[in-house]
Amino acid sequence: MAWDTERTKRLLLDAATTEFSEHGLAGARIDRIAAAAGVNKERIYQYFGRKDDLFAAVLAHRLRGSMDEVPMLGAGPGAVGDYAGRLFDHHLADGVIPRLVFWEGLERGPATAADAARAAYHDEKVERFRELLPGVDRAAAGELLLTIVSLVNAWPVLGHLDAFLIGGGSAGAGDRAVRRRAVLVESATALARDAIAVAAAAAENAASTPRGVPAASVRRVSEVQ
Amino acid sequence: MAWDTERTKRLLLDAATTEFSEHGLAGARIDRIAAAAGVNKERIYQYFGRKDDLFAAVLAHRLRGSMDEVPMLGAGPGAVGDYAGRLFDHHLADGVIPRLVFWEGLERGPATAADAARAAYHDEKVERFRELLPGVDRAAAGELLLTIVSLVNAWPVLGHLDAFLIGGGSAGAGDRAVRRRAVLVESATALARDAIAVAAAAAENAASTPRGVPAASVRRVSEVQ
DNA sequence: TTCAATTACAACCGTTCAGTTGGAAATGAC
DNA sequence: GTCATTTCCAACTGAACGGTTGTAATTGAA
Repeated sequence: MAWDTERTKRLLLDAATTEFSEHGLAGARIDRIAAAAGVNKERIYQYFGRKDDLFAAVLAHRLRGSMDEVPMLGAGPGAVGDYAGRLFDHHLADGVIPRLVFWEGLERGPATAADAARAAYHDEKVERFRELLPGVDRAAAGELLLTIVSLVNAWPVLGHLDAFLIGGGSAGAGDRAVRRRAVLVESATALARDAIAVAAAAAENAASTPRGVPAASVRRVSEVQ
Repeated sequence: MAWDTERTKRLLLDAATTEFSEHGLAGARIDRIAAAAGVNKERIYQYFGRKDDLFAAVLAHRLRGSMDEVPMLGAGPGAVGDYAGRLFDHHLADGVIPRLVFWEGLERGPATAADAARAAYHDEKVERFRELLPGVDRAAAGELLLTIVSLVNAWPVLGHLDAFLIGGGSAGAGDRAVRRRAVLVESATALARDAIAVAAAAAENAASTPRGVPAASVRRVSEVQ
């Protein structure tokens, strides 16, 4: 039979995605990945290089997918909440991204910023946020996006805390997801509105006192409001 | 010289805390822990049992610390924001708890609910939340606490995303922490206020239409507001 | 002083792991 | 068909790992 190297690579990448999602970089077993893919493990080294490289390939592949599949739609601060909700849905359906993101955060050093495509993607999202939120600077928009990303990714990983915090109450997991999605959309929208308000107050403040205004007095606006 | 078994145990627990925080359960090395503590590794098995048990001991010890050191003070929804802020401060100063929490979520199965002391602690916190938030039911209070816990713990772990989202901008890490703390306090307070509003609307709704009200119509209140 | 229990440690053990090798089977260009 | 190249795999390697063991030192109570 003819070789089908693309299929082999795909089988390996899929198996590796599952393995790394479940066990992380240190806990993953090359042999298990090869066995699950039905492929000799030597292929892994030929196609992807070392274990770390395979992990990086899995991460890049999967994140790229989520980047493309969750566009930002609409206008105004409500669009931020809407985006958060759809990101939530996507991660919930996907099942592996949140775990991969946190494995990455925990196991890889802070010097992963070399991924140019990823940086470009995030840049674009932040810029889209800024279009939705008049007057908001890059840092504030980045903070907002980070807050949303943190919440959306943390929840599936911290599912074991549900037993403590929510208890074996009446609501099932599905019902809880609906509830949490609503909370997320709402708070993302609220935070977006607030970011606009803070930016407006800061601009006005800057106009009246041109320079040397301590940052704390600007930030305070968001606390008082 | 006389034995000092308590000191030995403490040295091991401290070294294990650092090791597990950095590398997780699968990535941690027993030999490294023993070496860092300056203690023979056989002592680990004598005092703490297997690797998993040592991890559990580290987790219990450290979480117990954070439980006792961050009390809930004040009254009203502002107290929720205040609590979130102090939890943020504590985790920031501690440095290992967020990582341990996420290692636990990723590496241990969902059946960790056997820890009675921990469940009791969380129960108490949720009840304190309910005292602060009139009318809010257990599930909603639990959700709110989980949101706060998620944000506070996720941020230090996802620090590698800063490079993408915030960029090597003008603000240093310390300045960013101040900013994020303000955002956290503010949003926690806002969510607490909202939880009260939702509960009040639900109660009124229940009074006018005694039974059979679909949960969605109640939830909608928080989205519209 | 005796002695059982505890603490400590170096050396060890069986297993598992990431990564390699040597060679067979298949491919495609000529 | 020839042959260099690529795909594939079973078997291998050397190191590292979690966990144990045999034994010596120390303790405190009898």
